[in-house]
Amino acid sequence: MLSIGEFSKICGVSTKTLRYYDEIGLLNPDEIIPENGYRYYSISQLKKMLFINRLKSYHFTLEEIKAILALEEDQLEEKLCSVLHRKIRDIQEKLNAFEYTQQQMSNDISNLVKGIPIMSYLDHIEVQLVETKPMNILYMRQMISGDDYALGYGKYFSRLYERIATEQLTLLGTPMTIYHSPEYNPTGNDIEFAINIEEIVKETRVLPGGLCAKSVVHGSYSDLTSVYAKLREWVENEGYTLVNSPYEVYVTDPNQAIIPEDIVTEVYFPVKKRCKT
Amino acid sequence: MLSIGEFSKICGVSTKTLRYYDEIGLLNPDEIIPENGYRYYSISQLKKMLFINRLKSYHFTLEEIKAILALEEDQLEEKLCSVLHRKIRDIQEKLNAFEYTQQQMSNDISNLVKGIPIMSYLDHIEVQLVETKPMNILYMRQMISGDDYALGYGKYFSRLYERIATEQLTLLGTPMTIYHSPEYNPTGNDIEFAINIEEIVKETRVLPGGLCAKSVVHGSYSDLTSVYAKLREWVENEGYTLVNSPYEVYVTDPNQAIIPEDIVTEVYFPVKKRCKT
DNA sequence: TATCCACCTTACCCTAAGGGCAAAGTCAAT
DNA sequence: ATTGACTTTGCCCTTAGGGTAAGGTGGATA
Repeated sequence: MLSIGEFSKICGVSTKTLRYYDEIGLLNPDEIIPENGYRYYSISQLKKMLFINRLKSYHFTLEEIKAILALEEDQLEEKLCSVLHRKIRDIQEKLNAFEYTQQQMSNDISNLVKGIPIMSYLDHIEVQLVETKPMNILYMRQMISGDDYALGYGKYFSRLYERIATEQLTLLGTPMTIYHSPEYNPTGNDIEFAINIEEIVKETRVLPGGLCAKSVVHGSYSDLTSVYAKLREWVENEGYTLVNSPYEVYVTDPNQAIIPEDIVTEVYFPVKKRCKT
Repeated sequence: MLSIGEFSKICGVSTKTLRYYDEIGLLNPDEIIPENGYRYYSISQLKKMLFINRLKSYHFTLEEIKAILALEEDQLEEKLCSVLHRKIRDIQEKLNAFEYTQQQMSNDISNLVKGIPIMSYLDHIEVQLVETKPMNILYMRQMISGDDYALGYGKYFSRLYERIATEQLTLLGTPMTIYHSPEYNPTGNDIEFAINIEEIVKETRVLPGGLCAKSVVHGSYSDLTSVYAKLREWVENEGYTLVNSPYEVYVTDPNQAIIPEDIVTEVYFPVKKRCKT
């Protein structure tokens, strides 16, 4: 039997960590002397500890590791494979996000050396007041958690397009999303995916027309929040008030765009003039 | 002037966050009414808030963002460029680390489907008792912080090789590192980079010979901690005790190895038989 | 003018994975 | 018996806020 200090030195893990793992039930000592509370580890626990370290290096949380360690011997291999595969995918997503971030930063740098301040694009966002006509839309409304926008968009729009194809409906416009959540909520947003069609069938409704503040965005979606801010600022400044959920129209198919600047998105804020008080 | 709720809606940031930013001095409201403590923001603060969000998306900490915002106008461009470049490098390192992790996981998966348990390599680590001869080594001893091992190795060994070349010293072995820190310390380790040479010059010393527990590792460095654990376990089990700092000898040049399995590293633990008590 | 509801304030506790420190108890060797 | 190394528990700290409660305000309405 090894004292906590000896075991700590052997497996290269601090005693603090070992006590913490004992506390959360991740790795309990083989024996605890009741009279003084001393923890004693057996050498056979070394392998488990090293396995924990390996899973930690794979960015599993301690909770996940605990679940993995609790697996039965006979299903361990299968489950382990699936959980590793999933984690590889998670990491791939992070890789993609990081690469995208790097691109954005490089872009900012090249602007900076040209003397263009990073946030100057804000001054070039133009807002116009337009009158929209009512539209008949085929829709799906869903709560979408903050992270999987991209997935959601592909999924729901492809479903809508599928219905249009199978039911031979008449397409009148490009896809759009309507944001029903009053504010952005990281845990989930109430989003309606819609496409303007001619026929009135099940699950269509009329998107009312009316006065709208509108901005046209050329470029990647990452600047969209700024456009929303600009629009809300404009609405506030010009004495209007939001009367309905904002929506976006994807004029170009993002999958078709080669460079981000080719993507065109219109953002609409249905407004009315605020009564003076 | 906008109340905190209005400003929150316009820039899409929760009021909680705005209060927090006020508290840490990242973004203070333009005005605070003394009698009721209400915070009021001006619309011109929107740009600053959106800039903060952009920097956050670039993985700057709030402390770093605060420092960036405190920069003077005239040096902002230059500093901002350099800090962005550094952050891109940081992210690149994370990317590399993630990719390496993915490889490791894929490797584990392919082992698993072959029916080889992940940690089974532990059972194949062999420990032998050897007698080493004293070596005359040219050394550099440094505190190395946990993360930049790879950098440190390249840097210090190339300096040593440079000295050997310029002073025409006689190389007798491959590079080695001696770990003087009694335990692994994430904040920094006392590491000696050394190369066995013939001549006795300034900054050489004798690495004493003697009894050593030794393991030979074929493969990537990520399994080295396990080898250390195995060696410490062996030392403990066989009734020996560590009498000096462990060291590694890099038999192959890691830059020359095409596949990780080609890398050969020897790990030595100078030991002596423990007196029975 | 009274009321109501939406909005604002501070204050306290919570997150993941431990690190740092202090006070007190324990072990083994001298 | 003493000493120094080791161990225990307990408390506070870290990031970037989220959640909730209790209480104070503001503007619109009856």
